[in-house]
Amino acid sequence: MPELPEVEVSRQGVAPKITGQVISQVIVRTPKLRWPVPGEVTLAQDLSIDSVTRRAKYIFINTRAGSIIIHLGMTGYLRVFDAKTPLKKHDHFDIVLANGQCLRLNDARKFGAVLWQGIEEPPHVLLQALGPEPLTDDFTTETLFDKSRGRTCTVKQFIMDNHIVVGVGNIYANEALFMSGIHPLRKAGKISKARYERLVENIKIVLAAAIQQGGTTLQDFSNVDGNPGYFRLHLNVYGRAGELCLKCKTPIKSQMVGQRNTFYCSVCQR
DNA sequence: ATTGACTCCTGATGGC
DNA sequence: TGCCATCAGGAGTCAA
Repeated sequence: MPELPEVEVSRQGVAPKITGQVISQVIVRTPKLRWPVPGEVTLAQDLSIDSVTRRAKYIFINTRAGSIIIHLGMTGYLRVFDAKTPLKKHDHFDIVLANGQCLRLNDARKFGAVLWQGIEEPPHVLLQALGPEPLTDDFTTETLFDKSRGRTCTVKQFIMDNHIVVGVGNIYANEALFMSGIHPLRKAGKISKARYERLVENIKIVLAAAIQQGGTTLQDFSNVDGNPGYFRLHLNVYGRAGELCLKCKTPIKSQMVGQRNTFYCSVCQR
């Protein structure tokens, strides 16, 4: 469940349940997810959780000694359970709390990750080259436009590149481009500043709206069915190949771009 | 420095 | 019902 809104909603759902609690045990049930799970994660044992934060699609469980970093990949999700809750298939990792609850990571495809960031260490190598957060003032038309000059890749691949801006996944890249009237196959370097201005605005709008919606569908992470589904979000193009554009009634097209399915309206998007 | 193809892994779905 | 192919919300790595 992994676009930035879903990660942020996960963070918001989990944070109040675990912040301030003491970690009694860290259980690594699956030693290798996307990368090997470092043994240092046990350094968080017997420490309290100071906060739960997010950078890009990484969730940070922060303690005095350092942070356990969790990435949900394509299929990962977090839940807070009573620590005695029976395990399900693909339950890979637990942070057991002294209050009898536990934070549990489930990830069928194992594209997710559990990492460790020691308090004195330089930022994790995977975090060093990340672009700005899309929902902050660091993400501006100016930086996006400047970085785009000379780029020959498609605008869709450009905004999905984590070096350019983080957290724009396949669904919301498609949606933001539709909202902006920009054809996803257009070359990033050939788009005007005025159009990038709209794009930046719409990326912020669609991500913020999705977080808002996720927040209403996913209030209780200890529910069995706390599904943060995209189904609540109103999608204009994603997954609608062959269906009619909601604006102009032209059939929505789909096509693979950089190994990702891409949806657009050939009339509304130029 | 950029680009595009490939890779990790499991599950759901659809065609025959 | 079974078998096979195809496709998934991510993103690092490699070769060119």
